Amino acid sequence: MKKVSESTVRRLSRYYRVLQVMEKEGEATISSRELAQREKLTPAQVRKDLSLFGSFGTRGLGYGVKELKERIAQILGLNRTWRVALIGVGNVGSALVSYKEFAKQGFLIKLLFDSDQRKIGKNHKGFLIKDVGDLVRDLKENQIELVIIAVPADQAQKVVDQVVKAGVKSILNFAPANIKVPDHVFLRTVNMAMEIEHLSFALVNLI
Amino acid sequence: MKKVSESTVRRLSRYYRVLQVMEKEGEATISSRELAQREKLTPAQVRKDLSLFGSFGTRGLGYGVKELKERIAQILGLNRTWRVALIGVGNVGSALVSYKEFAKQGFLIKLLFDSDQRKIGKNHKGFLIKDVGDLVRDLKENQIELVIIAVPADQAQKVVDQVVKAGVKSILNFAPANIKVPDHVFLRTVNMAMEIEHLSFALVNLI
DNA sequence: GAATGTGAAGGTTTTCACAGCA
DNA sequence: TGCTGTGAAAACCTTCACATTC
Repeated sequence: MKKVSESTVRRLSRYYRVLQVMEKEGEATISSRELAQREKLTPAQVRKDLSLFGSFGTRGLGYGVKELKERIAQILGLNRTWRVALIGVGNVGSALVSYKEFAKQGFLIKLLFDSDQRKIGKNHKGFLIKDVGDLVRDLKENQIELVIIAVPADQAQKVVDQVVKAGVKSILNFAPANIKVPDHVFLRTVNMAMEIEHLSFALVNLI
Repeated sequence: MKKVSESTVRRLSRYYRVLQVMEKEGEATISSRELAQREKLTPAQVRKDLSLFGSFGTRGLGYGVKELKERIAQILGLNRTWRVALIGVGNVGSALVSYKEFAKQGFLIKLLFDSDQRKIGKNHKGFLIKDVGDLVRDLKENQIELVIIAVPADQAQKVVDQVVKAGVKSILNFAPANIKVPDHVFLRTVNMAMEIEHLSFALVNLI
C-alpha cells in the first residue's frame, strides 16, 4: 500500500458519512463527481484517494454505494467494534460518555476511570467508575484497545504512561497538554482551545 | 503578508503554549532549535513560520520569550478578549461551558442558548439559558463575535443560518454535520468521531 | 457516452544550506 | 561562534488530462 496521508484519512471519514446517507436514501451508485460535490472537493481528489486502496469503481458508472461504504469501513476499521476506556470523568469526560457518534461507529466505551475518591465506585450513566490506580491491570484484563484521555493537563502524561504500560496502542487525548509516547503508540490530541484560536486568527487577519 | 497556511496557524498556537510555559519558567530567550525540539518540529520550520510575520529574532541569540509570545498573541488575536455565545446546552455544550482553556485565552462565554423549553430560563453554571428563538436579536444586542455550536446534527444548519443572519463571522461547530456558510464566514468543525476513526485506521493499517 | 484510474503537471509545504549579523 | 532569515531544493499533495473500460 502506498503512503496514505493524514488528509486522505480525514477525507475517507467524510466519504464514509456521505455514503451512509446515500445508502439510507436508497441510492445504488455514486460517481466521483457527485461525491466530490457533496464534500466540496474535486472529482480527481476523490478518485485519487480511493485508488490508493485498489480500484473498486466501474468505468462509465461510478462506485457501488454499499460496496464502497463497506470497503471504506474496512479501511478505517469501522467494520468491527473496538473496546474503549475513558479516563477522567470530569466535564469533558462525561460529555464523551454520552457522545452517541462513538458507539454508532463501533467505539464501545467499556470502562471509566477517575482519580477522585468521591467518584470512584459510583455509578455514572450506567458505568462503575474505577480507580485510576488500577489502570494497568484493568485495561489488560478487559482487553482495552483504545483509550480516551480527559484528565486535567497536569495529570495527563502520568496517566498516558500507565496506558502505554498496559499495552494500549492508540490514545485520543483531550487534555491540553504536550504528551510524549513511544513510536509504536498512536496519539491524537484534540485541543479545543487551539481550534477556537484558528477562528480568532481569521477574524484578526482575514477580514 | 504572505499566505499563511492552516498548518502554520496550528503551529503558532503550539509555539504560544510553549512560550507561556517558558515565560513562567523565567527563560528570557529561546532558539528555533529549542522551540522545535519541544514540539517535535525542525528548527527551519519554526523560523519559516515566524518569518512570515516579520523578523523578530536576534541572530546568534534566538528569540525573546516575552516578546515573541506577545507577537504571536497579536497574530492569533489572543491579546484581547472575545465575546462568545454557546448554542446547545447538552452534554458537549455543558462541558464546553466549564472548559477553562477558553477563558484562559480570552474567549469569554457571555450567552447560552437552547431550544428545550425545560432548560430555557434556568440557570446553568451561572448563566441564564436563553431561547434559541431569540438568537438573532440576542447575538446582536450582546455584540457576540464568535459562536460555538453544540446542538444535535439535524438542527445545526438551521441554527447556523440564524447565527450568520446575526452577522457573526466565526463559528466553531461541534455538531457532526456538514454545514454550509457564505464565503465571508469562517466555520471550523470539530468532529470527535472522525478523530477516533484516525486511530482505528492506524490500528488496522500501520501496526 | 460516461466515468474510472493514473501518469504527468502544477502547486504548496517542508527541509536544506548558507549568507549575514550579533 | 551561534543562530536567524531566506532563496533554492526536495518532498508532498492536488489537479489535469486522457487512455481505458463498461
